[in-house]
Amino acid sequence: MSASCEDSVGLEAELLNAAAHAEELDNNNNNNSNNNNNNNIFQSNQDSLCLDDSLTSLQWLQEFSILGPHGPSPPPHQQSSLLGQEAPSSPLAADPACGGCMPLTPGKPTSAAYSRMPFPLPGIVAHGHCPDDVDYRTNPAVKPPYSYATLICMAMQASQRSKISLSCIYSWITDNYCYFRHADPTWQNSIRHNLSLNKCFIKVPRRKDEPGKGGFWRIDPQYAERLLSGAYKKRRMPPVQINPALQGRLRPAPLSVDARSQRLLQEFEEATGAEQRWDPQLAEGTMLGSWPVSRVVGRKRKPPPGCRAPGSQAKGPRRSSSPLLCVEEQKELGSLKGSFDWDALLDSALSGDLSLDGPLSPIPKEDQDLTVHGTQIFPAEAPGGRGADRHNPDLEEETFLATAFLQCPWVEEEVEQGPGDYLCTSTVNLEQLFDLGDPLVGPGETLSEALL
DNA sequence: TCGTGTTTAGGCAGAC
DNA sequence: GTCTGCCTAAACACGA
Repeated sequence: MSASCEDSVGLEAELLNAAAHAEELDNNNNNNSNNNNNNNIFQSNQDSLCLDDSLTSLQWLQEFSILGPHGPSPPPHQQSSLLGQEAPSSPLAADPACGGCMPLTPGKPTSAAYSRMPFPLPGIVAHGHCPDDVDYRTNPAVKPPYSYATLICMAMQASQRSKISLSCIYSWITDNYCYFRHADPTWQNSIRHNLSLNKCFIKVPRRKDEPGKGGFWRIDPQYAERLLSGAYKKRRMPPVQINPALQGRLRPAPLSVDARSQRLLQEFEEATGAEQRWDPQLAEGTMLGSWPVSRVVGRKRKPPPGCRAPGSQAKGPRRSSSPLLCVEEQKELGSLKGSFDWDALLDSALSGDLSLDGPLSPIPKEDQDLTVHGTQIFPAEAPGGRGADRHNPDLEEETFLATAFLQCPWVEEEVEQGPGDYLCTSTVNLEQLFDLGDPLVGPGETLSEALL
C-alpha cells in the first residue's frame, strides 16, 4: 500500500463520519427491542469508537468485504422472498466481526440494504450504484469468484462448527452458489482434492461411534494466522466464469467504483491482511452484486461436455436436500441454513462488533481461555508443513481451539448438538482478533511471534 | 455401488 | 522466465 498522508487523513475523517452515522442510526433504532441489549454496550463505547484508530474503525469494512460473496443481504422487507427460498447461511453469518450471531443469506444487495448501513460504504453508496444483477445463490450462470479453498472456508464458517463434513461442504456450496448446482459435478472432485492437498484444511477423523461416511474437515489454525498476517500472496480469481450453457442469458451490467473508494478498501485490506481474494474489480461483481464488464474469463480448458470422458457426467449435482445425507449431516446442514435478521445484523455491527471493550462474546469461558490467552497453544510448524499434529486428533483439537478465535467464529461444539446453537455464537472483536493490548503480544510483536 | 480421500499430472495465470 | 497458487482431470483405494 502506498497510501499518502492525505489519504490517511481522509480515511480517518471518513471513519469519524462513519461513527457519527452509526450513532445516529443507533438512536433511530432505539425502538428495536433487539437493539436494547446492545445499546448500552454500543453507547458505552462511543468514545472509544470515535477515537478508534483506523484499523479498528474499519472493521465494518472487513466485515463487508472479506466475508460475504454478496455483500449485505437484503433488508427485512426482502427477506421473506429469500427465506422462502430456503436460504442458507452465508459465510458472513459465522464471522465474529459481522455480528456473529446471524446466519446470513447470500442475496442480492440492494439499495435499501445499503441505505441502512450506518455510513456510506465506499464503493457502494459512494458512487450511488447498487446493481443487483448477480445473485450467486440463484444465478446459475456465474461462477463464484472464489477459490475452492475459499468456498470451503466459507462453508466451514457458515457451519458454525469446528468441523464440517464433506457432504455439508457440498451442500453449502450448492445452496449458496447456484452455479454449482448446475455445473458438472467434477467440482466436487476439486473440493476433495483441495481438502486433501491444501494445507489449510485438516481432516478430523470421524469417531467410530459416529455414523456416516468419511471424516470431518476443519481449518488449520496456521491458515487463520496467515490470513491475519496477510502472508498469503494476493491472487486474483477470475471474477466470473460464465456457465457456457447459460451464457446467452446473461446481461452484463456496467458498473464503476470510484477510485477513492477502491483505495479505501485497499488500504483497509492491506492493513488487515484481509485482502485474500479482494480485487476491486472483483468486488464490483461480488460485493456490489454485479460483474465487471469485459472480465469474463475464459480460463476453462475443459472440452465441451460432449467430449468429456465417459462417466464424467454420470452423476448430477447434489442438492442440499440430498437423501444421501445422513440424519446427522442433515442436522449439521441445518445450521448452515436459516433465516437471519437484517436489523439484528446491522444493529450488531453498530454495537458489539464495533466495540473494543468488554467481552461481548457468549463463548463459553473455557473456549475463550483457549484463545491467545490460553496455554494450549501449539505453534504451527514451519510454513508449509502441517506438522505432526495433523495426525494427532487430540492435539489437533487443542491447537485448533487455541487459535479458534483467529479462524472460526463458530463455537466449538459437538456434532450431536442440535442446530441453532450457533445463534449464540460469539462475536470476536478486533481486540480479540489482533490481541490489542494483550500483554502476550508486545509492541511490534506479531501475533505469530507471540504464539511462538 | 457409492461416497470419500489421496495422489498424480498438466495447464493457466498472476506475482516476482 | 520462474515461482506459486489454483483449477481440472483422472486413477486408485478404502469403507459404509
